Amino acid sequence: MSVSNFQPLHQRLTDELRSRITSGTWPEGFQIPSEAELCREFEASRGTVRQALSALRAEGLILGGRGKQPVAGRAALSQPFTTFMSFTEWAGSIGRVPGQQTREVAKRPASPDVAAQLGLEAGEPVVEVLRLRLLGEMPAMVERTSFVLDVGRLLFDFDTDSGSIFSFLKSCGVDLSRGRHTIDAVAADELDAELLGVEPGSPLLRERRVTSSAAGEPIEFSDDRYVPGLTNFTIENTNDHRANLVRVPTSA
Amino acid sequence: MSVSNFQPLHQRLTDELRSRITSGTWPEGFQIPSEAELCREFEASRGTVRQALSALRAEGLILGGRGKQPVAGRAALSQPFTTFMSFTEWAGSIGRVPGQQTREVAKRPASPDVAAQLGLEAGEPVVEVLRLRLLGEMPAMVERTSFVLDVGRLLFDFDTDSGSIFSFLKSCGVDLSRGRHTIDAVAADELDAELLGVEPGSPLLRERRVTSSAAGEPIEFSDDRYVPGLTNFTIENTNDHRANLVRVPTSA
DNA sequence: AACCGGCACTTGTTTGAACAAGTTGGTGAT
DNA sequence: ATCACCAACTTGTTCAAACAAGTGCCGGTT
Repeated sequence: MSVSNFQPLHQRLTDELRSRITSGTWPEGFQIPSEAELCREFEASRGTVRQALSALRAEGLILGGRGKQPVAGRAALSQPFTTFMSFTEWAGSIGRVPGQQTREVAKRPASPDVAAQLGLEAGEPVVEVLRLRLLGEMPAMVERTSFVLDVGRLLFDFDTDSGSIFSFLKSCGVDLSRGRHTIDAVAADELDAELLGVEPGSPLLRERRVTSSAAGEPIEFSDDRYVPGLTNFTIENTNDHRANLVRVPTSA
Repeated sequence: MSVSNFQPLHQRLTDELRSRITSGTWPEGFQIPSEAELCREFEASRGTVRQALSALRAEGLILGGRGKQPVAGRAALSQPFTTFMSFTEWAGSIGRVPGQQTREVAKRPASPDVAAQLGLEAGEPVVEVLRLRLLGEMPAMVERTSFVLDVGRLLFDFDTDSGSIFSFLKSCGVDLSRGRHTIDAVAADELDAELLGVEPGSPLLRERRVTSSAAGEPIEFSDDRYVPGLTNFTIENTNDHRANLVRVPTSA
């Protein structure tokens, strides 16, 4: 095994337990072994075991506790960061073939709206990509993305019809590690309607997203419009843990 | 202080630190005191301090670390469970006056769709409430909620125009501690259009929600349709922590 | 001046221990 | 048979200690 393969014990434990639940080895409602038993099985201390359990609890995969032994929850309602950020990776994870038709790659001055999202002055140059995304043969989403110039310039050396921009940028060493997503509904404009094959004015599910580095500098802003009925977003919420999820008044 | 006011140390620590960040005492980018300093200030052990920091990290309020001292993140992108679940409480938290006009409270057999969501047999009786929700004077949302009979029967003793059903049920001792939310876009039907004062066919932001007990038994299913432009949902996502958020293919 | 190594400091990981608090099941008295 | 109580579990909270690994600075060497 390569050195890069090393993961801390509590991480491997988390992954192992998660896989037991999502794979059905521990079906919903199954009474999970006690912490003491897990310590014996994995030869770890109780602190480490609890660290793993706490992570799964936050994902909603483990319920109950306090006196009682906890039970396994509904399988799998969470995605790792990359799967949620990358349309290509997501499509793969659900067994569909992703496709894309690039309509435009352009360097142009940022509009006031885009500039505000990226923390730039209006008029500073950005690189914008307009793509139609497909699931199999079906149009699923229109993607309008604006990149900060330093990152965007890399795209002129990349075939944006060939696959995932996200993983291409990752491989260039770009730090993409935080995302803020705003979800609402809009009426399809002329362009949306033409690309997606729907009536102008019909409802679309819109996700606007600012992706930034670990330190919080914005890298990318995207306006993605999904055909409803093909896609939705699902979120889980618990009394114990705050979810990174809010309902927001627009233009208060 | 009453006994019920007691909270474990790590909880109080979490709340105290969160308030320092959201209140601006520690502005965005501020370098947070080291763990050792926090231990001294709160007279707690390092494990307890780390437990608090870990919670804030998951909320996105603390960034960085590993060698460096971590810094405060963008303020407040999370809501406690109750604020997200209750329209009334949410409206209050943003300084608006919530309103509601009940159109119907009825006991009737569950439709196949509702039955499936609540884990019942189709045709078993449920209690359904149809309400128009307002922000100030403006129509903001149409709410179609179905309650399991045991809980729903309580509503016949409650004035559903007077305020929050959520907090009423809580006060009756009903265990509401988990929520699963599915967000997509739909076209307004005749009823939506009339109640919300929009054109039939215009886009609405829809949130469907199953609320369940800590043990996972469904209590309530709701179909809420928001006027777009008034409300949206915002979610934050990090490389380190899985978010309880997924993109889902509908009717795959 | 530029580079390099080491030191002091930080956070990350792991262990071990102790006590509090909730749940369950059995024992014994009624 | 039923009830009260206790004992043996469970998880929750908190402490203390040690080492690994990453960062930044300072001083010495080149």
